[in-house]
Amino acid sequence: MKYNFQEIEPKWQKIWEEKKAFRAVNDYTKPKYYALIEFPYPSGKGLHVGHPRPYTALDIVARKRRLEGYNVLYPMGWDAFGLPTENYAMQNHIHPEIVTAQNVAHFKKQAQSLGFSFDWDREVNTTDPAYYKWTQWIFLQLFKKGLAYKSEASVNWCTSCKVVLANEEVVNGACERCGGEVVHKVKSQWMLKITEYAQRLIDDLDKVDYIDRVKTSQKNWIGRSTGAEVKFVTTLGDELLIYTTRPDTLFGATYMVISPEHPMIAQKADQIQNIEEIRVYQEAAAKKSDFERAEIAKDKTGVCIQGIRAINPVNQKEIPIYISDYVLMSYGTGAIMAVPAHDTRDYDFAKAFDLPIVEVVAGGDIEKEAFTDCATGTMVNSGFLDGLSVEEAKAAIIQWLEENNLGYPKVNFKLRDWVFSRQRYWGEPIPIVHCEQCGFVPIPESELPLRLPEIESFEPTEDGQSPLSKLESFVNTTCPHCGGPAKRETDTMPQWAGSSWYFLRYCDPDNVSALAAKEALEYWLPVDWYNGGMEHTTLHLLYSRFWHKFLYDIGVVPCEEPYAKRTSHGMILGENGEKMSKSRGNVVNPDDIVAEYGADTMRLYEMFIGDFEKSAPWSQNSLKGCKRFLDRVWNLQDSLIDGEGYSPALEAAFHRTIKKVSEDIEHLKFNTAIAAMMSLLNEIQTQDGLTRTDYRTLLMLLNPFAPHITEELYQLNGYEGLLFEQSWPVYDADKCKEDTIEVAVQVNGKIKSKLNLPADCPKEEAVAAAKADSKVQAAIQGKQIVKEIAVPNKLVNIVVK
RNA sequence: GCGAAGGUGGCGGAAUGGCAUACGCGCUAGCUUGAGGUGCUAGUGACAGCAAUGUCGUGUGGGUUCAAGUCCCAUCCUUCGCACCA
Repeated sequence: MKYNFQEIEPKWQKIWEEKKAFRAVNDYTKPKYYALIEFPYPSGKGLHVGHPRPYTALDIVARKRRLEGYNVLYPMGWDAFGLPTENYAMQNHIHPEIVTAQNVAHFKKQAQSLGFSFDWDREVNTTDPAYYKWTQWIFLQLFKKGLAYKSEASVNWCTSCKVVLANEEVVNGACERCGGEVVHKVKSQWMLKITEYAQRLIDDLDKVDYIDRVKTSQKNWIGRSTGAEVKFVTTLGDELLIYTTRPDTLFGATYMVISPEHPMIAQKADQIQNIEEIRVYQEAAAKKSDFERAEIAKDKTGVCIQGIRAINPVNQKEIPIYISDYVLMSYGTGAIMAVPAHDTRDYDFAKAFDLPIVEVVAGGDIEKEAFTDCATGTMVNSGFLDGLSVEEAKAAIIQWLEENNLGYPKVNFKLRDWVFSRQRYWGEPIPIVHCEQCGFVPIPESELPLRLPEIESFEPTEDGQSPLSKLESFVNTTCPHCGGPAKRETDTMPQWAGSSWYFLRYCDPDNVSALAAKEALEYWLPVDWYNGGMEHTTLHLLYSRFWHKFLYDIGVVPCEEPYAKRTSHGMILGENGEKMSKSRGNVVNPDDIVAEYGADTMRLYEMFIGDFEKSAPWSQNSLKGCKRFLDRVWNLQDSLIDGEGYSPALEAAFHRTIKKVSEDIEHLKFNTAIAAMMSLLNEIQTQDGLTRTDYRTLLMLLNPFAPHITEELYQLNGYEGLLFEQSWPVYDADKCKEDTIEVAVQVNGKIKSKLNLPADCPKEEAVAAAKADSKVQAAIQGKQIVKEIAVPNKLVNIVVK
């Protein structure tokens, strides 16, 4: 009988569904395991071959855990709000809700054809009002705690589409859709105070098991730096506060720079002699796009403020003040002291404007470049700091600043507050009304969900307002506080909102009175293993940790961190090694692979393709190799030997493979786990036959990887019950060893011979056996033995002179 | 510029400091088959050699070690992320 995956795969998918084989049960006395993959955005393009890679990986973990006796939650859902759907809806004059339903149906069918053991009874969809009711509820809690506020913020504005763009839609300074020029525009936006959690988001990384590169990039993104704020005084007698990470170099400050947006300019306009020149520069800086600023990052520009100078508090010297766009208003105080000798940007600026460069840390060559090293170097030209190291000088100057009330230590973060508004239709409405009398007022929780109203056109307005602003029946309402006339907020939430808490909803997806029942959250949380793409490390992963910490603070969730373990997969590239894309013509459709080779081959190949954490190019030939392996496993049933028990010749090999596969699955080494099973099969085929017991073990090991074929073979060969209800095989460490082991013999580190020695042969015997070998004797003849090294079960090395 | 990951056969990739190239693909030869985008067997890092065997070999240059793909120092290149964060 031939391996007919086209019949087998739908057959078992149906059985699993009917038997609710993978349902997570609410029996809170059992040991639990919560495995999570990032729920997809159901785009119109359908599933990409990249999607099944993480899904299969955690499916393997989930299936293994079930066989190990855990109550496993492995859920799936849809992150369905978002721009592509809205754009598609606009172009085709179809409601996004309908598009979403179609896409979800398509994605679900594709995912099911791959045999993932998702608990489909817990499916969630962020666009479902019963779901986004709770997204809005969380927003209201943030608002009530002062963590959501409205503020002016700079947004990307396409001058040709007249629409606000997300950062992702801006490609090289141009609109992704029309290619038009994108400029900054200041608009009033809802913001979330993620910065309030910056320190905890760094500190608590110590409490979780994330792969290092995820922790590192989160830390870099949050960008904590320690330094000091120092009070300078201007010649007008006003205080000008700066932030520096190098207070030790205060004696080397030869000028100051403030951001073009710094408020001092407007406040002191009357005293600035060249105010016109300053204003021209301000306007030019405002017009520059991010792209332009980055392009000309190296060429420093600026204008010296005439009429106001600053006094260096440490030596009372008067120094000039410049405005320059290399100082950002959004970081620190928007003003810096410039120490050209020890900062590369200040150095470039000083060279361009011919400003003095004073060395205060000896150790470099400031004729050539700024000396920025903090680890070496000694303070010079710095009064009472002279002779100290940089670190000592930092401590000494901060103490001095504090004693004289001229400054204090300060921590800053690169992380900015989260711009939470989108002027779009297809997102969660923000549940706030604006009342002339009462200001921003949250709508009562009893009115949630605030549903997205039906509208005619999804186009934003001419001036970039949300399409919802055109619907008067939605906009005009009454103030929940005073009862007077009020207007609803017409912005919607970003796509990141719904995905910041979806893993909580899986715990109790149908709850109508809370985002999830407390007992359910207490049982299932934290997520034991969360796998997702590196591209979500700094946005989604950080946002969801922030929300989770907030929910912890208000007593909604039982733990401080949502995810106990985080891993990340590499991308699957096209056969030519480039990223898969329609324009490159290298896209592989998973449906074609399932149809031609079967889901099991597809799953096996995606796990065998290479190191799970690295990107790897698709190869149709390697895929065929995986199909060949499954064919051989299938054909093996013809050579089964009657009777039970293990075949002695294969016993060690089986125990070793159980160990290897079990351990590799835990460490993301799916590729070597499969290689181990292939090796085992090769070894089996050197024997005359295989016992039924051994075949069963092989099927069990392969089951998480290739669930359909193994379930079929299990049934076909008369084993008891259904495979998914059995137990994961265990190995005996003592039985993993062979009786005799091949040991390499080296002379002076070069292989001369190989010997078969008994396992755990003592050093003396191994060396003696090596010396008795004729090839070794030839190599050491007439030479003096200096050293003898024996590594048990590995090698012997004889060092001669 | 900063940060992260990575450079190993013809290709994808293996290797707690201990036999480099496991496993798979591809290729070569033979067998099987009416046929083959089938199956099986053997071979397959480079160079020299009829052969046994020898020499070289993990981006490059040094170092530590009995022993280095692996550890240390320097350097080059590739990919990705951030981008004037004081």
